[in-house]
Amino acid sequence: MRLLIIEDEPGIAGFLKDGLEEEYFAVDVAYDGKSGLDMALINEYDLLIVDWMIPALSGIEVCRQVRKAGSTVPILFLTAKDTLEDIVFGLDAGANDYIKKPFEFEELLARIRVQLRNKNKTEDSLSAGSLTINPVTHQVFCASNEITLTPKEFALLEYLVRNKDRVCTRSRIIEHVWDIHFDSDTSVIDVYITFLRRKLEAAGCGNIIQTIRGVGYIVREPGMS
Amino acid sequence: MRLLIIEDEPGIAGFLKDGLEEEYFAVDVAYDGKSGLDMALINEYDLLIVDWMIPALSGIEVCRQVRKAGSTVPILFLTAKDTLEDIVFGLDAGANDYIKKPFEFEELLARIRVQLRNKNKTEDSLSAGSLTINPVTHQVFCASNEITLTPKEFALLEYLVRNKDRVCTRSRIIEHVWDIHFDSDTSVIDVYITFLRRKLEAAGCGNIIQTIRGVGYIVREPGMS
DNA sequence: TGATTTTAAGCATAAATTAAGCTTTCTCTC
DNA sequence: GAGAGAAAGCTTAATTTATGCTTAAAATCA
Repeated sequence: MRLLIIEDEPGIAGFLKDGLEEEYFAVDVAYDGKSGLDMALINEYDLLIVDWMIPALSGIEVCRQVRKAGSTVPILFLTAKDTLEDIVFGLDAGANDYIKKPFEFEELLARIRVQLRNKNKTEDSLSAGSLTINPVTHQVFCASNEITLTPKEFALLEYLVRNKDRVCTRSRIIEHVWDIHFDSDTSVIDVYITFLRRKLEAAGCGNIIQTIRGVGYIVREPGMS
Repeated sequence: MRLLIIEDEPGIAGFLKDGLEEEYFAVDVAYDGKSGLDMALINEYDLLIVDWMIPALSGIEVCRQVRKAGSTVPILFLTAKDTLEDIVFGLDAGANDYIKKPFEFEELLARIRVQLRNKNKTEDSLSAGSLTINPVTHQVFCASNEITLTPKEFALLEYLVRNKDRVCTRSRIIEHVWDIHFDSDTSVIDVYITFLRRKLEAAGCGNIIQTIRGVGYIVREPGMS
């Protein structure tokens, strides 16, 4: 499950990101409405968490634009206001639910689950060929063989499979899996690709991760053009 | 798509260049405002990425000069400042968008895409006759046969097909695909044309690349005059 | 402490480039 | 219009360079 948080206060954004990642969500953060909108339109998220009061473009405007673009992605509003009018206003703009600040993390989680309930049924697990990944239970199978992965290994494989049939560039991998935004000369990715390939090979899923030299890696669904 | 980065910090410039090249942009770098302005005025870029604080000529001044010269190329500012005043100042000078340092590469990419959105007509896949190129998955097909190309081979073929039914001169090819801007007597192009023709022939797409003696090469859409 | 993550180095191989010889095409002369 | 010579392009092999893979050791985390 991939979430986008649009929130300008770094403290809250970080707290949410950490907490949600512990729950095995893949979390991106945008710190203003403008970049948030761009990200929401370009990437496919399963849910947006949008603060009402953000710079560059208000949350409500982000919401309107997203709907205008034809997206039905669930949107959850964070708001300090709690007058009925404001809430109605937000929901009219296309939001699915709201939560008042300050809120309990548990409550947010519950509301997220409600929104994702429908999706969860169909998208409970990710797969590519005989490989199956269950982000909820944190398990990986090659056919019926369970593969034990470390957290980083899991994150990398999940990212690759989530983006299957698309090239994952080194920069994107380093950003999404390692959260590194500037270091360009590290070889961690290579090392983890080796780890993954070794474990996958041992379980019978060899050759699933292909190298695109000079660019990155790709996991292809067999039988796709 | 051809970009110019004007940025004096070699680390950031290198990181940007590498990352953007992975996304299949052709990237030039200038390390100060003066040479950046010269390059921007001499060559045709699809977008400029300009740091605010650079030696020789400030980013804002570069921006003004470019506009003064009548160019409408989209300009994206990198700035460490984020006060409303500075941003307004930059946008007034003719910039199209800005991004605060430190920024996420993904966000930069999103903003670049927004600026190029208009230019990008049908960006998903390119074709000429039975040849199909998918820049996203880095795949090339001749009908249903997949052709495996190296990065340079891919870049060259992409450039030729993107400019199909137009003659691509040797100097333009060497500029766009190899990033060489001075006259040189290299025969790399010939060699790579040979490589491409051999692979295309083997896959059943023979004769797609035609030679225009004394000028360059052309890929023609069959059935076009 | 043991597991996990990261760094660093050497190695292997793929890709890029150069250089040379060969072929084709064009031009000029007779 | 035939032939010589020049120029442009093609092809191949050799060389150089870059990239990715692997391993081991160091650092970090829990």
